[in-house]
Amino acid sequence: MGSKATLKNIAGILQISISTVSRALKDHPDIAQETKRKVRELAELMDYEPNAFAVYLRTNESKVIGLIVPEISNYFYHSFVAAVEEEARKKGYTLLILQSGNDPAIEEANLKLCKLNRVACIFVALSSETRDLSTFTRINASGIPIVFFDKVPEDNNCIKVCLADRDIGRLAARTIVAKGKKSVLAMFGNPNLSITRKRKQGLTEEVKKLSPFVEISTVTANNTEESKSILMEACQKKDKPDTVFCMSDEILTGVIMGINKLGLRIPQDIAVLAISNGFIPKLTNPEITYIETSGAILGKKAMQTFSEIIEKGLEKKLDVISSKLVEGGSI
Amino acid sequence: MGSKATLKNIAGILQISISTVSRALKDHPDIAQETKRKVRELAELMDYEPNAFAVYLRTNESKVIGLIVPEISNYFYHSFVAAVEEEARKKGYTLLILQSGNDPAIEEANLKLCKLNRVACIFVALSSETRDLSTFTRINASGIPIVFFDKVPEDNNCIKVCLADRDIGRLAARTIVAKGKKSVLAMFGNPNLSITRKRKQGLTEEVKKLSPFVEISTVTANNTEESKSILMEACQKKDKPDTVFCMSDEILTGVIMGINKLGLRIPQDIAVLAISNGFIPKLTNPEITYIETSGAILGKKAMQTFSEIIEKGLEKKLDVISSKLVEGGSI
DNA sequence: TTTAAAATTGCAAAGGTTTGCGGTAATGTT
DNA sequence: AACATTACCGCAAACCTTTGCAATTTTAAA
Repeated sequence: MGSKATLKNIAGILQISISTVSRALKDHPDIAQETKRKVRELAELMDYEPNAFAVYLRTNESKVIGLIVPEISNYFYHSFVAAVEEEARKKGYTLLILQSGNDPAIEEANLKLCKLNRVACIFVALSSETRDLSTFTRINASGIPIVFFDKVPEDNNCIKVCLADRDIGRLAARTIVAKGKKSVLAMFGNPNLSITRKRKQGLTEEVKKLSPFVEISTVTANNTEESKSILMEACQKKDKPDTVFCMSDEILTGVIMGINKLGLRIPQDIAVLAISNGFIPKLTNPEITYIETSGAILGKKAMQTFSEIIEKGLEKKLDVISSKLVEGGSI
Repeated sequence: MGSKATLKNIAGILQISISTVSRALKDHPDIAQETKRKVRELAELMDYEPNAFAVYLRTNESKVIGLIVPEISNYFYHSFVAAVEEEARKKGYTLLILQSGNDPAIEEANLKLCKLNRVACIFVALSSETRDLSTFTRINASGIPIVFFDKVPEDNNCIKVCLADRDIGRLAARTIVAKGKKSVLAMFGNPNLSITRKRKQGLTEEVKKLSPFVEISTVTANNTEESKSILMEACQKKDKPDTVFCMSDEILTGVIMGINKLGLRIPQDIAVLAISNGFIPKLTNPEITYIETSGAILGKKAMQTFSEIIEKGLEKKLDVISSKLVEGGSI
């Protein structure tokens, strides 16, 4: 039973040295064609696969990319993951997908796991509760590059790939004003995320700039449930808003539920505008008008950035992706 | 700069042997308290983490569980993954999440990756296109246990954790008959999956048994787009169905889109009944009535099975989870 | 027929950890 | 004082691969 498929065993059977076998399998020019042939044949026969751990140990780098997101079920992150996955596979990398569930403790544990696995790089969309970035800087200092995407830190001394969040906010503002809306309930996610601040700022400032008559009240909704109840409450008051703006799919989901519950019609009773990846908006009648944030494009960009890190060793960078409006009929 | 945090360096600084350091950190009884204290303190200071690859290489088993699904964005699989993830974390395992995208070639590459990473176990929901299971049996023979879930092979000589698919079909039938429906458009996914066959069989047989007056026509919809167009076509004929049954969230999504497009009302114009994990059904008005398939419960069961494999070394088993009806108002 | 160059191959160390076994020193027992 | 325990600790091999360098054989050149 000493016939596990290892270099040693192949060498033993062929009565040649381990190094020769190793080189033969790598098509090293030093090795004779005849020898290579024999080695390859036997390796094939024995179903040989190099022991990844031994390779990693020796070379001290694993062909793994860590990926930490709050939730993969989120359609946006899923399309990001799918894009990264495809590019990664092409380059021979594996993805270690980890979810933080917006819990900083789990996020930290996941980071540790990445370090433990000597990943070549970590892609991170921050948990909304994360305040302390010291673990990230420590990991980074230990030599593992980190690419932040979507939910990125404010600090500019790192590598970020993100959406043009302020522009997205402005585009939303222009849409609202152009449609002649007067009172907007604008729902945002966790306020300590920079994407929240930027989207909010872009929206409110642009509205103010464009028209003094549009009233806009911003609220924070931390999850789908909250969004639903906030919307329902707001729509049952006598000065109910004519438009609701949702900065994410999570919020949009709650809003749709609330609107359904109250039996309101879109857009007659209430108009809806969202920032979304486009899946949820297609489920209503009429479809929701949204500003598209493509996870797929962001993912490609992230992998491209990774390549640059490997090749040129860059240490800070800011990549920004622009977005466009997709009309649905909800506003 | 020779101060990487390794056993060797700790040993060097403390002037003791590597084995003593190793044992001290593992709280081995052979080591004196005083020594343990010193070692632990220095290890802490140096931020020591054992090199995972060295450990894996030595022990020849990684604390990783492979997980192959067609698509994680699918709400059902996502809740499965979330459940497994939680249990796995508790036991100190990491998840290697891989998507096949229903492509057998990618599925096979993913399997290989699992083998390469010497995973402790593989959880698999088969791609709908997979016919040839030989790679699975080969991997299994090489000592890696495989737990199939949800989309499982027909063969009973393996470990499976799945839903009571035939019963689910029957429950759907009873619901349809009880609501007095007469003509049903029943939409199913890929016919070469056992879950498709069983659900279909359960539904049609039970309907036949319960009532001779219910007409049921079954069709195959391979994706959301197809579902949408099939539904629209069917509903524009003159003998349009009074009820549509959807065997999955994917199909349900397309059906909702189609219904919206045609401006039909649920349930007056058409009643809807689905098999779902519960997310999509909550987005319509009224909510969709569905038979719940809990990914979370299935995930827990799968991890439990994994424990039994490790402890008792079982080699075949069939676990079945039952489901219940959740009333929404769509039928 | 030497000598030089080219073509092959092997040796051995390194990467970090685990672990069986043997060794030393301290303590306890008659 | 002689012996047996007990408490600690270290040696060295093993896990498998990669790779610089040395060693060997073959071929070419002079």
